[in-house]
Amino acid sequence: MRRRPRQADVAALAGVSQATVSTALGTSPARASLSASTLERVALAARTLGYVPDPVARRLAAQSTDLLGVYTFTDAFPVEVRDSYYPFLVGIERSAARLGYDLLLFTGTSSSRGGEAVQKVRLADGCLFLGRHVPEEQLQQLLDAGYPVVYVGRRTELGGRLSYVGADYVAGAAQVVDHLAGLGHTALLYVRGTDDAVASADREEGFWRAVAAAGLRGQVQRAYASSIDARALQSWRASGVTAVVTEENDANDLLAALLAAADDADVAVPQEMSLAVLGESGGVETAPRVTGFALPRQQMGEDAAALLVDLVTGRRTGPVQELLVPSLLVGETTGPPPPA
Amino acid sequence: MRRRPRQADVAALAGVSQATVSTALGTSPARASLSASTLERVALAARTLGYVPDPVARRLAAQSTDLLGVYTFTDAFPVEVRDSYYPFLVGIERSAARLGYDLLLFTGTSSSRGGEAVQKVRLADGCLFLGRHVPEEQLQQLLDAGYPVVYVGRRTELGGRLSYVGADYVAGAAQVVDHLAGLGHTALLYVRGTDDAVASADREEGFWRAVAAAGLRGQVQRAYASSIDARALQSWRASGVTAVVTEENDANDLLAALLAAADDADVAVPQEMSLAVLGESGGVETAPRVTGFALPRQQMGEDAAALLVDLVTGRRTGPVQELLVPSLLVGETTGPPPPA
DNA sequence: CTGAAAGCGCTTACAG
DNA sequence: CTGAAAGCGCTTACAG
Repeated sequence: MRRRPRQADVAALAGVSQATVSTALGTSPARASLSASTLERVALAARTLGYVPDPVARRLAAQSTDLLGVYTFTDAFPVEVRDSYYPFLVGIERSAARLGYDLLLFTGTSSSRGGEAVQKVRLADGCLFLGRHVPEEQLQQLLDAGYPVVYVGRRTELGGRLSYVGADYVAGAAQVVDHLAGLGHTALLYVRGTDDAVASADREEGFWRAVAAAGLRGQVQRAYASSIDARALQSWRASGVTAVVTEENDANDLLAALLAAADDADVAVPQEMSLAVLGESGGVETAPRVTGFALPRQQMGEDAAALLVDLVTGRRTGPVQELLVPSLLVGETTGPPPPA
Repeated sequence: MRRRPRQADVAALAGVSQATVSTALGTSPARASLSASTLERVALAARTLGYVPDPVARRLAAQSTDLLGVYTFTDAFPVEVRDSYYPFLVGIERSAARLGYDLLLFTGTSSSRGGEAVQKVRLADGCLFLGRHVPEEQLQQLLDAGYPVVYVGRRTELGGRLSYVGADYVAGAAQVVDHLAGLGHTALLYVRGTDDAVASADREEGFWRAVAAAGLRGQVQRAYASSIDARALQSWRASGVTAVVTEENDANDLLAALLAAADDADVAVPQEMSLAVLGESGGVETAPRVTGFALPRQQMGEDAAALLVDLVTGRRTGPVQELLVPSLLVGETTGPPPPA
């Protein structure tokens, strides 16, 4: 088992010092001042020996590994939610590869010593965070140390010091409302869930803003998730409501309940009543593709990785916060309102 | 921006030397000989300062990062083949997390300087390789250096020096044949593609072995992909063939051609003719689920990662080569032969 | 029981 | 134009 060659070996063969090998093979400005013949001899020696720099030593000495960390607080490849995580990873990997970085994947699960394992991300030049739980303390520590961090998803923790690339739920919600208004709906009903996440509040805000912008304020009602059943749907309809909008939640049970209620009440969707969700209809087994909006997940991943690289190289300085606009998904559950 | 604490800082606070901090915080046998009070003081000081060991320095000094490399020769998250790669990654991640390792993901694409980038995997304690192209030279170099490497998929390159966890295509093919024989088929036809990959040869070998074991040798024919059309199918049928077996290939065009030919020839599958594939029917848009076998991808990933860890820790020494048995997928394209 | 010292393989001022 | 030296933050014999 041959020991792998190091700079000292190359130096010996080329007849120069180890430091000269480092400069000759590196990219520092000092390289320019080396003579052409030295450069050549070093290059030849390196090739002959099959020299490849040790990335670990390089990182220790120069603080750079060309590695981007990706930290997920669950499995990085959760079978259940693969379809929602995967596109982020695809985007992240694209950007990273394009920019010459490799990915260092951390999964919260491998951490034996609790939160401290998060600090292992320092092996990479910077780190992307993905997922629900933000371990504030650990993140704080990274930020304090000036370590570049970007969250994929909007985060309001840490007093705005955190960089992120998130989705503009406000804009997404507005698109759905505008779509309905464009179809001629004026009497909408908003069914709110019980989730108090940032995203949830954002969706509702976007909804009301768009309602106001469309001049529909007076005609839009609001109901709670708990009230959804066939009777409720009938009464909403009787009161003139022509479209119901709900928010996406974890299992999309709100949406499922709404679809079931319509079915129970024999209300034809979308002929008698339009239905839309502020988000995606994933998880609901029903046949119809529900109108909503989709997060630009892959793009979010790409942007987040690109931003992280900018932070790492100092091209930009944090915190940078970016929101991407979701795209409207027109499904089979929305149509013009029934003739009055 | 506070500098992160290092052992020297902890040492100063605890009133001991830096080396003592290292032993106290580490797991070396020397730790046992430190006094309880020293251990305590160091632990306290470390906690107070929020000390976390620098993984890079640790790796350089001790040759260990608790990181497993994963090298794919394409994007790690190829959108096109996501369903075939993903399960491997899921399995790899599972094992790694369970064993206390994190994943270092390399994508051939990020390598600027050609093959040399492969050497960057050394940042990790060992590396898994995934995908078609084996850059023999680079792999050779890693092996020569005694660097632990495991391939996911059977590889015959490098004179058997390469450890791998592969799929037992021979056993998979045999399962399909046994299934058909069990249904009562005796006159089979094997349609071979033009692919010369190891896996392809293995499939055919398994096929013929199972045929021999079932005592069907004399009644089984062999045809080439190029001959597939409605006429051929008719003539095979006329000659008594009751089941056609083909191999899985990249786009599964062999299988697609076969299905199309049956359709053209108005041959009912499986009533008049059974159809099976030595592998999976992915990629073919047709409705019927085709009988075949599935690779235990996730398990392969898990085993490969576990093997790599064994190699890394020295619990096992390479090369270790392991084949996992695929599972039979009974689809809608096989049934009993038509009554003679 | 603990400390001083060397070394892992690099990078980067600084001399000359 | 090139070399000697220090240092990145650790681990690990080896003294004492």
